[in-house]
Amino acid sequence: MTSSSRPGLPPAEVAPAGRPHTGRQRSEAARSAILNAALELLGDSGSAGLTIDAIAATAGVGKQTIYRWWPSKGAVVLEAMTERAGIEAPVPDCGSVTEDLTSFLAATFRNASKSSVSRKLRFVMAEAQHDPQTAEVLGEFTAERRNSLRVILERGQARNELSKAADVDLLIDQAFGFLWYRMLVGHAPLTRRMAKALAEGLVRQALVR
Amino acid sequence: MTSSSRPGLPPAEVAPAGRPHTGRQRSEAARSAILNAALELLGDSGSAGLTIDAIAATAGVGKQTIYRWWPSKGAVVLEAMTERAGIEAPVPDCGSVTEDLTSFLAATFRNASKSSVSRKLRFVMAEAQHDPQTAEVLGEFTAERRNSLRVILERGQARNELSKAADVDLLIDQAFGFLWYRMLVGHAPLTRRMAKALAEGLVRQALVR
Amino acid sequence: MTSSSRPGLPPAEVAPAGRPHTGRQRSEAARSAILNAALELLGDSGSAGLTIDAIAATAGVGKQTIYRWWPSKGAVVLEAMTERAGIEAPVPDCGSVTEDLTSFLAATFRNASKSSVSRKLRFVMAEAQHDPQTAEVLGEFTAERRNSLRVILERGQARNELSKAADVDLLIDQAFGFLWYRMLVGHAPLTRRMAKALAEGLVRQALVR
Amino acid sequence: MTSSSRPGLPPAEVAPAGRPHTGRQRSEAARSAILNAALELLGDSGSAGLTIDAIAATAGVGKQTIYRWWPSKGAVVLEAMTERAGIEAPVPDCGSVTEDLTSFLAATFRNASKSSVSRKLRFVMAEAQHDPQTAEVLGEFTAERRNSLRVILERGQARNELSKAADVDLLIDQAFGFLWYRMLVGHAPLTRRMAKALAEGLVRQALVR
DNA sequence: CCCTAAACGAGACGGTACGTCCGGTCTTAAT
DNA sequence: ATTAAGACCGGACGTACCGTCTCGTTTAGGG
Repeated sequence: MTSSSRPGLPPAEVAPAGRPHTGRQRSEAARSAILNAALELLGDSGSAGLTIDAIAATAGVGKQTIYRWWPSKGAVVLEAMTERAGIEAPVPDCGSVTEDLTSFLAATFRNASKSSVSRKLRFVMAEAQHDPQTAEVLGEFTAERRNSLRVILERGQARNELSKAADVDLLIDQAFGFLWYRMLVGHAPLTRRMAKALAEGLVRQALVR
Repeated sequence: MTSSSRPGLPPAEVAPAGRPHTGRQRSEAARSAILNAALELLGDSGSAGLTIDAIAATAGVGKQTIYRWWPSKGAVVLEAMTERAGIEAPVPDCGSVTEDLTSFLAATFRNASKSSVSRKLRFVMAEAQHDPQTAEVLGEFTAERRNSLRVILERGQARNELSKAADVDLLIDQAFGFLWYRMLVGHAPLTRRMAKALAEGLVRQALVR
Repeated sequence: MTSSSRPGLPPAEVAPAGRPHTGRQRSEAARSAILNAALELLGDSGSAGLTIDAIAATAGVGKQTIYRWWPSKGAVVLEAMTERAGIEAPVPDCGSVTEDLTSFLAATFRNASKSSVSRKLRFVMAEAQHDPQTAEVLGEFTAERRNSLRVILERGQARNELSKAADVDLLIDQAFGFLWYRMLVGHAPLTRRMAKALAEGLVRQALVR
Repeated sequence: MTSSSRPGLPPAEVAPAGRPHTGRQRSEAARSAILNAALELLGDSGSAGLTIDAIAATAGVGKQTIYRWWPSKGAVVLEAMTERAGIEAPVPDCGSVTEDLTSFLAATFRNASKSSVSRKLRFVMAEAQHDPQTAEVLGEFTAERRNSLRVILERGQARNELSKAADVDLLIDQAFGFLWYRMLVGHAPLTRRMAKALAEGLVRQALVR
C-alpha cells in the first residue's frame, strides 16, 4: 500500500489547492500509537478484546481520531500489518519457476504459520465478511499478493517453462486458496514441505506438454 | 452431521442409562423454528441482523432455549444449513476420476455460488475465527466435505488413474481452498468452467507418470 | 395462623364432599423441606439468593410443588417464620400495664434484633410492597400481633390504669411503627432499654388524667 | 438533598483540580428526562413496570446513561421524589410545640396519603431492603426528615414546654414509625385527625411534669 | 388387583429484565 | 482544525428467574 493510497490522509492533500490547509496537522504520533495498539491488542488477546475503545485507550487517543482516519477496525489492522509486519514475501528470481515458486510459497507459509501473523490475517478476513470497507482493503491487499505470484508464473511462461495456455489465475487461486483454507480452518499445518509439494504440483499442472 | 452428533440432544440419550431422563422433553417445534428463523434472517439481511435476540423473536422462542442447545450463533446456522440447505454435494461415480471430480466440483461450485448459500458459509467461517465453538462445528463440517473428495481421489488411485504417490490431502486442500478463497474474497466467480479447469488441473498434477 | 387457614391445603378439605379425595396425598416431607430451605437460604445470603428456583433445588423439590401450595415467595417465608421461628411474643400478665407492656416489647425487640429474624421480616415487608398476596399474609400476621398488644392495653383500661378515652390503635401503631421503622431503616438499635422507655412513654401518654 | 450531594456529578467537580475536566459534559436534559420517566412510570403502573429498560426507553436515553449516574433504581426514584415531589414538609413555627407538631405531622400525613407519593416511598423502602445503595440514600433522606422533627421538639424543650429529660429520638421514631407502618401495611388511614392525636400523644409523653 | 386420580421430582418452555459491553456520534477545552 | 477526553443514544450480549407446561413415576383410594 503506497503512502498516497493510505486511508485517512488529512484533507489538505485533497483540498482544491485554493485553501492550502488550516489548523492543526495530523499527528504522526497518534497514527503510529494507534497502529501499535492494534497490533499489540490483537497479539495479546486475539480478536476478542480488539475493540475501538480498547485501541483508543491503549494508544492514549480519542476514539474520534481513529474514526477520522480509518473507515473500520479491519482497515487499521491491515494497515498496521502491511506497514509493520513485513508480511509481503519478496518475489525471488532463482532461474527456474519451480524454485521461484517454492521459495515464494515457503516464505509466505513461514510467515502465515507465525501465530501472530495468522491471527491478524484471520481477523481481517473475518471482518471483511460483514464489513464492506474492510472487504475493500482486504481486496486490495490480496490483489497485490496475487500479482506477486502472477509475476513468477508469467515469467515461467515467458521462459517457456510453463505452457502459455495455462490459466494463471487458476494456479494462483489454488496456491492462496490452499494457504487461507489451512489458516482459517486450521486442520493442517503450513510447513515448508507443503510449500514445496504445492509448488511442484502447480508446476506439473502447467508444464508445457 | 448425523443425528447422533447433533448438538444439544436431551441428556437422556447421553446419560449413562442409570437415570433414563426425567422432565419435559426437548421441543422439536422450537428446534425447527429456531433453525428456520436463522436461515430466514440470514437470507433477509445478511450477517448483520442475525442476532440471538432476532432469532429468538422470529422463532417465537426464549433466548435461553437457544443457549440451552447450541453453543453459539455459528453452530445454529451451520446446523440449519447442513440440515436444510442440501449443501452437501453427492459423491458421483462416472467411471473416470476426471469426470467424477468435475461433476463433484461443479455441483459444489454451483451451490456455493448461490448467494444464499455463500452468505451462510461466509458467515460461519467468519464466526469461527473468533468463536472456538463455531470453529469446532465448522471443523467437523469441512472434514466431512474433505472426506467426500478423498473418496473420489482414492478411487482414482485404486483404479490406477492417479499416482499412488500423490498427496491426496494436498489436492483436496487445493480444491476446497480455491473454493473458499474465491467465496471469501469475492474477486472471481465460481463457474462450471472453473470447476472443470480445476478438476483437470488437479488430475494432471496427480497423474501416474 | 391456624392449621385450617394455612395456604395450600389439599382440595380434599375443600371439595364438595361428593368425591372425597383420590390420588396421592400432600407430602409433609416436601412441605417441611421447602420451609427449611426458605429459612436456610434467607439466613445464608439474605433476600438476594432467595429465589423459587433456589428453594426448589435446596429442598430437592419440583418448582410446581411450591406453586401448588403457596401463592408467593413471601407467603412461604412468612409461614416458615411463624411456624418455626417462634416469632410471636407471648402476652404476659404481670399485674401492671407498664410491666406487661415493657415485657412484651422487650421480648419483641429482642426477637427482632436477631439478624436472622429481622432479615426475614424485612424481606416479607419488602415483598408485600409489590405482591398483593404477600401483602395479605403480612396483613394477617401484623393484625394478629396488634391484637396481642391490644389485649394488654385494654386490660390496662379495664383495670383503670389507662384512660378509657385513650386511642388504643394509636398506641399500638406507635409501638409497632417504632419497631418496624428502626428495623427497616436501621439507623438505631432495638435494645431492652428502648423497649422500656417506649413502654413508659406510651403508658404516660394514655394515663388516666 | 443539596445540589452538591446529588449522586453522579461529573468528576470535574470532584477532581483534585489538577485536570479541570475534559470531554463532553453531563446532559441536564438526559438527567431530567430520566427523573421524569421514573416518576411517570411509577405513577402509571406502580412498582412493577418500573424497570431500568422502561425508564431508559421512556426517557429516550441509553441504559448506560442511567447506570453512569445512579447506583440503582431506588436512588433514581428517591432523587426524583425529593427534587420534584415537594415531599418535604416545612418546619412550622406557631408558638407552641403541640401546634407545630400537629401542623408538621398533618402536612406530612397529607402528603403520604396521596397514593402517588406513598407508592414512591413504599417502593424506595422495599428496594432498600435488598439494595444497600438504595438503603444508603434512603438513610440520608430519613435522617433529614428526622432532623426537621428534632428541630421542633428541641425548640419545645428550649421553651420549657417539653421536659429536658425526654428522649427526643424516641419520640421522633414513634412519629415516623407510625407513619411508615401505616403506609407499608395499609391497615389504617393517615388522616388529619390521626396527626393531631399523635401530636398530642407525643407531647403528653414528654411534658414537663 | 387393577383403575383412576392426584401429587411428586425433573426440567424444558416463552418471557422479561438485568447489568455490561461496544459502536458510532457528539461536545468540550486545549493545543 | 485537530487532539484527548468522555458523555451520549442505541442495541446485542449472555444470565438469572419467573410462572407454566409437560414428562414419567409414585402413591393413594375405590371398584
